[in-house]
Amino acid sequence: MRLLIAEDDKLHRSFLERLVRHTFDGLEELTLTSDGAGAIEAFRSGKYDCVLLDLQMPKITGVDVAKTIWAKAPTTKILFWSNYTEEAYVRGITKIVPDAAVYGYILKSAPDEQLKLALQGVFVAEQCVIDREVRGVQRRADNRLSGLSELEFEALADLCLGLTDKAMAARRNVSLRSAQSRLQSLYQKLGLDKDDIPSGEWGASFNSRTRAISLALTQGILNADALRREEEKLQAWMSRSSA
Amino acid sequence: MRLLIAEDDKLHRSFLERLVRHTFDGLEELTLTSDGAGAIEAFRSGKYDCVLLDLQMPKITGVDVAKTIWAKAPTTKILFWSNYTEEAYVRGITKIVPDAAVYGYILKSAPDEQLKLALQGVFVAEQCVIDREVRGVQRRADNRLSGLSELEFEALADLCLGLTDKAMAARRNVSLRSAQSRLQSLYQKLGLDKDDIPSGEWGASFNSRTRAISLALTQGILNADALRREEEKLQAWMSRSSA
DNA sequence: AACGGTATTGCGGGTTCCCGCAAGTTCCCT
DNA sequence: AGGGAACTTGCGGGAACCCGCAATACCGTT
Repeated sequence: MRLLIAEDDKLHRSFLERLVRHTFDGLEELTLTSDGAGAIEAFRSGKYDCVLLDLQMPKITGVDVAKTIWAKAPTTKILFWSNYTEEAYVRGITKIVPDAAVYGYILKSAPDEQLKLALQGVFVAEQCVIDREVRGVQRRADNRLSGLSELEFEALADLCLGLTDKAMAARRNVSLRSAQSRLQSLYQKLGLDKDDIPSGEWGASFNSRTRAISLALTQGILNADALRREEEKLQAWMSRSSA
Repeated sequence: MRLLIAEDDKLHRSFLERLVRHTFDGLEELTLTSDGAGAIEAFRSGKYDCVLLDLQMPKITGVDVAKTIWAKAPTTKILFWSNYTEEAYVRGITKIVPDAAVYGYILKSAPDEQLKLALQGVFVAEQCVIDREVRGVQRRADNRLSGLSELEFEALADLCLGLTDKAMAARRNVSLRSAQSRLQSLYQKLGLDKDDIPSGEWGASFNSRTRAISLALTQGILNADALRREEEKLQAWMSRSSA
């Protein structure tokens, strides 16, 4: 087994190193990196068949790293190790995992024993090991009823970036009315009609547009990181389209 | 010295314990807790004169804990230990620190040596020790030019919660026009006029209202945590005002 | 081939928002 | 007292947004 680890927190990193060395005897290779760029760089050598990734890293996240790795070597076994079950990440992962790939998702809050099991499950037994809580989020994201469709998610992204209806229409190549339609169904999915707060006079006290962002954030559908990434995509599109 | 530590990450917690025990010999008392509620609970005993706090904790943050502690014992020495220099936190702290209090703010990314110095500086020498990066954010927040006034911050909060102009006016007890004025000056401070993106045809492609949220988030003026807290305040206000 | 589900698009009207102009207030500083 | 900065408030218009109604199109199923 040839293992690559990417984790920005130094305490967590050394913890992982100790645990991994203790769990696996026949470790042919073990490299530790502290950011996404370093991980991708290290992976270039082609030495590794197993990767352990922290999701939240500055600049390049674990999801980005996984994407690059799987693009080059789709059978690489990857275990994600993260703080929370942020839907923004989970959604990102299920979208990029190749059919053949083995992967796992475990929370940092899990006891050491579970982490150990996940390590062996994914890297040795080649099983997919998904933490129960994460599994729940995943199911919700797939479910058409409470989850957002791809189109609605795009609309949410554009909305959170602060685009106008017109700009959304231009970006997505649809009519103005369509962009607005997508927003409407987004609002509905987020529960913006029969909104909480049934208390009398404050019925119309929410602005759908901004309230949608608020809800998306508190529900973890989007987070500041994801936003920054979307911002970059937007910038790229804008320079491309004006050229 | 009687020290109380609150830190939710178990690795960081045990690291702190080791470091603290190694730094201070004459430690009369040392307690570790893993969340804000536990810290407040433990502090009730009145045994502690020094506290080491992680800022980001679920439910009750380090800022909340500090507030409660200082309300009861304003001379308690507190050292904040946190991941980032989130303006939302820094702003919160400078607002609640009593005149007489000694406190410090150090980043988790700092080398052990600096943390050790901060521990001794704050708890023994009774100096205020503020990390250089944090200091920068602090200054920016105090600076009228780039920082937000209290009123503008309120407007931002309301905006991010998804309130309409009318609702903001009602909540803050001002006229509709005033609420809008506050928004305008907020937009200006956030740089929503001479916005980035000078690229030709996309001049009016941003919706001020939502773009403001986007900027606030990416600039770290607000984060998901802070938002959740504001949401609670809002709920409280709504039930109070309808009663 | 008929059919429900999903998405796109136009139209039109009511609402909300953005903001320039201008007058008034409060408070602090010299 | 006077000057000034920050804040409030009204008015009014132009732009943006929300959304119901309705026609059309595409797709996989039966």
